[in-house]
Amino acid sequence: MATPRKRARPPRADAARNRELILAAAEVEFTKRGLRAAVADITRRAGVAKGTFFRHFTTKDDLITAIVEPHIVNLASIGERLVGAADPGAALLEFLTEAAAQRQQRDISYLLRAGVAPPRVTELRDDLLATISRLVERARTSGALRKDVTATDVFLLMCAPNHVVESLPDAGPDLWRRYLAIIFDGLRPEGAHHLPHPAPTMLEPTRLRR
Amino acid sequence: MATPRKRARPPRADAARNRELILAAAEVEFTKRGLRAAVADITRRAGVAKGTFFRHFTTKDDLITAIVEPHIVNLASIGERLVGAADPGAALLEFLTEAAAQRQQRDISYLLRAGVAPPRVTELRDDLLATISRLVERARTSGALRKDVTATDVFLLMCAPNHVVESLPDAGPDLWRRYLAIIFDGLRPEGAHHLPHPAPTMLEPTRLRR
Amino acid sequence: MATPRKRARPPRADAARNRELILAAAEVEFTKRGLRAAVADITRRAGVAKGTFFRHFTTKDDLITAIVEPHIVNLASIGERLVGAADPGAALLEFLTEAAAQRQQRDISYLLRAGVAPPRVTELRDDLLATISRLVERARTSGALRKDVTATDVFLLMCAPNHVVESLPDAGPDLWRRYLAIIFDGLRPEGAHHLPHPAPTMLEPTRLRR
Amino acid sequence: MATPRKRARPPRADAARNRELILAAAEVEFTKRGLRAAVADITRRAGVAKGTFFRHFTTKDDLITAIVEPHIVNLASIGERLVGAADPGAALLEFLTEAAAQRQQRDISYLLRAGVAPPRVTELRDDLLATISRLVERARTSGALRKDVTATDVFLLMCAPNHVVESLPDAGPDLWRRYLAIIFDGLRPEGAHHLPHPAPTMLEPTRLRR
DNA sequence: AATGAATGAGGCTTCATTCAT
DNA sequence: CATGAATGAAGCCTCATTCAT
Repeated sequence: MATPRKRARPPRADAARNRELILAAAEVEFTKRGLRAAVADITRRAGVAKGTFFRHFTTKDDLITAIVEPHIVNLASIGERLVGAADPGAALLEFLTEAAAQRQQRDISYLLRAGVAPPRVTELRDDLLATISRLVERARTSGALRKDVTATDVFLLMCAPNHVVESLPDAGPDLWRRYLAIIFDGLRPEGAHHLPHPAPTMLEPTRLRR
Repeated sequence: MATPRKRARPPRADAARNRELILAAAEVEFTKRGLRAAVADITRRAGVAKGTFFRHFTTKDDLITAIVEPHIVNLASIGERLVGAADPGAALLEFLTEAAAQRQQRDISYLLRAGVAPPRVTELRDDLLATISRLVERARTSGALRKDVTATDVFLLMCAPNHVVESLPDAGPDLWRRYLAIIFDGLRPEGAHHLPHPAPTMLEPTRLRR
Repeated sequence: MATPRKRARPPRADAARNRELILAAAEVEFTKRGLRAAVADITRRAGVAKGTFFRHFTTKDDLITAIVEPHIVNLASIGERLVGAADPGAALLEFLTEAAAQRQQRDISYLLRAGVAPPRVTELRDDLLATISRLVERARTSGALRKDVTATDVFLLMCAPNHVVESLPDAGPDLWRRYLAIIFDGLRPEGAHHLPHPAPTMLEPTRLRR
Repeated sequence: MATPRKRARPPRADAARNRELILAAAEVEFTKRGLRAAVADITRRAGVAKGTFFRHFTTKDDLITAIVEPHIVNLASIGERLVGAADPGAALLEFLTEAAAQRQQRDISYLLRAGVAPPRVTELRDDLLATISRLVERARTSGALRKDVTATDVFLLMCAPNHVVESLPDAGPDLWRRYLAIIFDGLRPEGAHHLPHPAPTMLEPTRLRR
């Protein structure tokens, strides 16, 4: 690593800058056209050449991962902080609100594609799941969450509010809050009815076992 | 030559058969790759030539409509029947269960794409929405549904259980029932909290005005 | 359905009728879309199946030949009659007028494609050329036609008025008469200037030599 | 502009070269098959990939425009120069000679398709028509042109010599001169007969009103 | 003999990715 | 390293022609 003495120049500076330009442009394009936005459009918006794009990202999927990563990390750290909150039920709701607010801009659904995700994303997903697990545990214990839902349930439901709203092209930017509220009411103990199917387990990473 | 007496004569039996082969293949491919599955893959799976596809469907969108239409019609008629059921709350739940069970096989989300759908689909959507409206009305009146949700809410939430589950490639075929139960609990009056955003209105067709 | 006795019926009758239906439909479609009108459109208009089309015509080119043939024959016979007319100059003009009037409806240019035409068309072309040759001969002798133009010249110029007009999508149906008049004036002896290139000879059929 | 020192580096030398290869190949193919020559054939002849074609031309129509444009522009400027010539009649003939000489290589008939042409071509056509208008005006005034023909007439007759010759696959490269001479004789005042149809007006652009 | 379904070779265009400059 | 031209595999769709019924 390090390339210690190339010369006096800071050769990394504008390389790093290009990377940021591409990421920013990509978010705009992905928001406009979805994940099928063309690489050419992204580079045009970023003001770099296509070759530069592939120097930084190898693959379009790579870019997507790179975009998603900081948001996952950020979300995990928010979750981490909320684990210590005074009101565990409010903490879980706030976490889900943050998650949905973020996804409203970036399509994180990619992250959930359990089987096909690249390793880095799987790793991030596991981390996030671990955090959710602790939030859920506390909420359940405190009586704010029905007893029969698991961290995986919450993880899977996390993006549902956004998806519901995506069907509507002219939806206001905050409509997802309405559906998050409804779904969250469904997670509360009050008025909970029996669940007809056991919780899925296939996302549990080994590390969670411990 | 002479066709040594094959049998009675299938006048267009094989045309109808090809149509079914294509529809079946399309459902498989759409399930695997989403609506962006290639026509060529569909025809290959169906064992017909590409030209045959376009003899039957004019357009790829046409195929999607053809796949979706009978399900919507069926769903609407199920809803229509349930409007007369003794228990309005149970009727609504059953309706949503049917809807999700169907969508588990065909990607009906296409139907919800409000603005861009072909006219026939818009028409079907409006019919369905009208039916849901009546189910919701009765459920609300009977006290089985919270007061602050509308037919459009229910319509939009209709496919959420499936979508939640889609993220999981190895999900059991009935896992969606779990999330429908949770979401439906969120629609009940018990434990309902205030909704932070007004219901969307952009789907209301004139005909609903009655 | 009837068909009581399979016998004495005239089986050729509706076959011939179908042929005419196809020819009529083809002329309409060719007039509307040019020679690239689709066979499917022609058969639809004719009210016959595509298979029937190919029973009658083998090939789309075949149809075109079949359409062109009677017009050429007709034109040749008109020319033949005009050979005996009192005023050879007027006769030639009338011939060209007939030719253009016909071509206004059918694209006879196909006929002129010297090298690639099917044998039947070549034969027809030769006949027509022979007739034109006699018309030209008389007109030249009578002083109504400049000395330096040949039958081949007249043959080649024959469709020019139509072509000129084809560029104009909204041209009136008789505009070609204007350009025929101009071109014919160019063929008159009055004010004729020297021609910078010898007349082409490649169309002369052996039979003309005699 | 600038580029003062040509020097080393061919910055896009080969891109420009490919563009020329494609244009040259297109002219060959268009000459052979007409405007319906396939893009694939053009690229194969040019020795480039299909993608390269669309990098340079966006659309097949674009290519056609690109082929036609310089010739139209060139023709217009030749016409413009000839407006100042001493002998207006000779000037008009020379203009038509240039036009036909050019069209012998590129299929300019595309240009004439009045209604359907892309805007750029319509614009070019209008310019050209304006120039022709002035040539015609002067020729008419000087007595070299019959009184009853308009600029639109000349414009429409412009390509007739080529078309006449196109029917003959083995025509010598200069045969068109023969038919231009004949047609031009038809445009002279000597021996002019009455024209049976008024001149078309649909091409007159507003700008000609001047 | 008629029917119309099936065929499959193309046609135009897009786009992720590679590579010469 | 950046650049942007080149690549070529798909993608959707059309249409003359063949073939089973």
